[in-house]
Amino acid sequence: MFRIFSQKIDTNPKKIQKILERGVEDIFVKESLEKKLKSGRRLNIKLGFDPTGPNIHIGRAIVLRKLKAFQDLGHNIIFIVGDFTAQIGDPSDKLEKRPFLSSEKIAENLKNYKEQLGKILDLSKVKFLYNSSWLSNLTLKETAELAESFTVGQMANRRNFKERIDRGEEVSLREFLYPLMQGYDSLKVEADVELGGFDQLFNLKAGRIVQKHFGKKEQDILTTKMLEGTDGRKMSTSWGNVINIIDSPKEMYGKVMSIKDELLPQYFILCTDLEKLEIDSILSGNDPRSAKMRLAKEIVSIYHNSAAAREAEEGFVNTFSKKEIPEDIKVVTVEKNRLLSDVLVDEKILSSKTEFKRFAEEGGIHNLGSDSKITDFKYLVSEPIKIRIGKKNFLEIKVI
RNA sequence: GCGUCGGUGGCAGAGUGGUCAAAUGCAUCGGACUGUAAAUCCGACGACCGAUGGUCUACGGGGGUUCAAAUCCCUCCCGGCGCACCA
Repeated sequence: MFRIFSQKIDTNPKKIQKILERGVEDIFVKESLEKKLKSGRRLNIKLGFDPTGPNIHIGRAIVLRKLKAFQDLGHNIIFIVGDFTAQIGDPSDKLEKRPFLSSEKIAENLKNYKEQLGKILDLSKVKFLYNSSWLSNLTLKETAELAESFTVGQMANRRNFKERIDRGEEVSLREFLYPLMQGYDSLKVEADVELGGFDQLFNLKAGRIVQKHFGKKEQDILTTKMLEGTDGRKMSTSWGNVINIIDSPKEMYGKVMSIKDELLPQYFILCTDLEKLEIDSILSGNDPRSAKMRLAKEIVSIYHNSAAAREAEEGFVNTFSKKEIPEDIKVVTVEKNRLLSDVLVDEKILSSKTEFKRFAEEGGIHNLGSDSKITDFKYLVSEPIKIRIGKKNFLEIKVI
């Protein structure tokens, strides 16, 4: 059905070994998957992604990178854009009910998806399918048939449903539908293997159940490990602890530097291509700072390039280690004798005059020219100055 | 539909008539220190001003009682749970 690529299937045992191990949380059924990969048969590798947000972060990228590994072996990559399922809402990662997402919102999220995916996958060899193209046409009767594949017990025992039910919270029937739909996707595209984050385990297994129910071969599933956010909590946009793959080199580098030290090993393994031995040697140095800098450089290199990574590193060292003034400092021109507080609020660097007052009192406003602190909250800008506000905000003010 | 419990700052969650711009935790921000924007410690965390004080806005919306309300009453909106409906 998808035999449109002529590349030969690579069955190199070492590569297969790596696919089955690096960053992998669990494989179901491992023996079966291994056999399939070694057979030389071109497999349909499925990955579903719901466009619930505009950005892909490096945590979600783990599974995409795994997908790339399959792609490199020559398998068919079937990328399911969950434009339909996104509207229904995946209950996997939440302990509470999820809202419906509007189709406008989804379209908006989808806008830059491919560009982002292109940073990881070879898009020319990816088959993109939108699951609305079959899910939105299902009749109620067909839906009922699909629903027949699951028992209420199976669903209700799913961990996060069970927790909510036990707590006396409600679980909507609609949420039961989600795994069914994802499973139906697998049936539709004749998936041999489906990838997903470990949080997707239930939905992935649903694919097996649905396939079996309709008399098809069950897909194998491979789940990747979950990456923690920069602060050690689950990486989630709403927590603000994400590193997006389209972040600027500078931003990306800085965010990596801000991860907790304990997170280093998992970041190295899950987010870089470095060999295990090399990672071990980097970490054995017992120098978290250099290790982190190396990590930051690797990650920026993957999503941008090594030149950008070097540049970001230089900028970082200069700004934070040597405390130099960055070159691309923001410049504004204002009338003479304006209140500095007003200028900063206008520039949206601070949100209110009260905040300025706090910064001034706490010594957070640095006059870079005289290397002193501005503590007068009624400071007037009478001559051009360069200032640093807090740790990361720099501003050069010119006067008319 | 009936009953009942609830709706508090970014989140979680105290407070049940004055001492509440609202405990505490998390997140966030500033400073010190450092090895980095890590860790730790100290501090801040509604806004505005003629500023060790004052004013305004805020505890789902509106109205009321009171010298005084996040706290009491009425009403509306929203949510949970139970019951009823399904028999």
